[in-house]
Amino acid sequence: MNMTRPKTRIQRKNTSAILEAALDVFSQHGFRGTTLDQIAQAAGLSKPNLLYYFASKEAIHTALLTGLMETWLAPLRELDPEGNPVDEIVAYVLRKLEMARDYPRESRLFANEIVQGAPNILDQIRGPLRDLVNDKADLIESWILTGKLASVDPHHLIFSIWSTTQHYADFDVQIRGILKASDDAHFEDAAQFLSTLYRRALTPS
Amino acid sequence: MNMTRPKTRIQRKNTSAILEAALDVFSQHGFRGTTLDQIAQAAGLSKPNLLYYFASKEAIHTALLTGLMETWLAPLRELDPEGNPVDEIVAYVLRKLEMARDYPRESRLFANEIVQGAPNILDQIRGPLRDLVNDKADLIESWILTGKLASVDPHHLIFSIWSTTQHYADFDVQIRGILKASDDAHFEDAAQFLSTLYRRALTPS
DNA sequence: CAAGAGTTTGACCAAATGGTCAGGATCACG
DNA sequence: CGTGATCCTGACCATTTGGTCAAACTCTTG
Repeated sequence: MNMTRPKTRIQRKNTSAILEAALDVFSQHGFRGTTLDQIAQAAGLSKPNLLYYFASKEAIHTALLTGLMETWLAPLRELDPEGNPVDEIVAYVLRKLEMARDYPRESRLFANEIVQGAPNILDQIRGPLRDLVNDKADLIESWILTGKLASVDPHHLIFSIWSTTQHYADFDVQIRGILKASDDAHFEDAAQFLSTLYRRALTPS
Repeated sequence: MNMTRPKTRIQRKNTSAILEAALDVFSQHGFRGTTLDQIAQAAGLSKPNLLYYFASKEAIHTALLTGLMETWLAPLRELDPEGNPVDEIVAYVLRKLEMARDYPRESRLFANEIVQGAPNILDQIRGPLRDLVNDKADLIESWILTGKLASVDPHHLIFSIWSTTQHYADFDVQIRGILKASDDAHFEDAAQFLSTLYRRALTPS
């Protein structure tokens, strides 16, 4: 059965309901910790009906991950060679932070996958992701060489941006536990802090 | 059966073999992704024998987590009120980075637990961890007020240090995939980068 | 070395879980 | 409105897995 492009109205509705439900459950319990019954219930379908739309549990997981990859890379892709370097990078940081706030499930799904060795997306990491990062690292390097940015290792700069921002999604429980935060207000403080951090470190002296 | 303090020689040997094996497997596959058989095989014991030493799979997991918590907090505890503020914080960053390099399994076990909502250590987060962080945040705040440190949000500073350093353990696969790194040489670059980042951002102008 | 404490295991069990399938219900469309 | 395609489900299956237990083995110690 060809599942790449849902054809009928019902197919569209159900596949998206399944993926939505699966994102919820997978991001909370990981791949092995998730059961088909959980997904089925969350999607409001029967288990055999799930398997009518997706060949297997793994197929659902894979569909989510591949769909996610592009979304995840997009903000980095927007780094503009023409813009003001420091502003561009700070804007990237804030974009990433917004994603952590608005799409925490996606971030955690990704984190779960990577922490456990990225068995399903290692190719994409070593391929498209690596290429994009190297490309942007070159851009950052050129900004440094023309004196528009303080000197830092571009790759590790990117890693630090990923980690600091995604941390607010992936370690959400820990952060809320420490701040006693029940809403998203602390994201404002985080934005403030990260802007300051990177602006100070990257503005050429 | 009282398992808090192994009594016999054999008990000491086997419980530590089990915990060592379990750390390996749990950190790689998460709680649900790990089977008792895997742990048993890695420890060189039979499955019933595992359960002679630990009441259940969860008991092994809990033993690991509680044992880990203290180790994880130790570096933060060492922040010295008497030292030079910027140096103290940079030293803390480097200590944390070394831990990510030398104890990646512990870091991933922790990450797995937190990402999935910290079902087993939420109390410790909201208790001892929270207290320690607040204590050190106060210290940092006092450094800022006396002009020895540039002004930043102390809590988010700590979060950023956790995330940037642990990232090298938790997202190891991704980092290696991008850097094409097969050894630990990139930890040197990371140390360099992070020292620079925090030194620039925290040194009072 | 006797004997009890401590250790180990093969065989077994119940529950959970991913997946199958035949047949029935429903929908789209000529 | 009829009919073929699409959609849905109850019942079922095989496997995996956490955990039990009685019996056997081994170690320690008086």
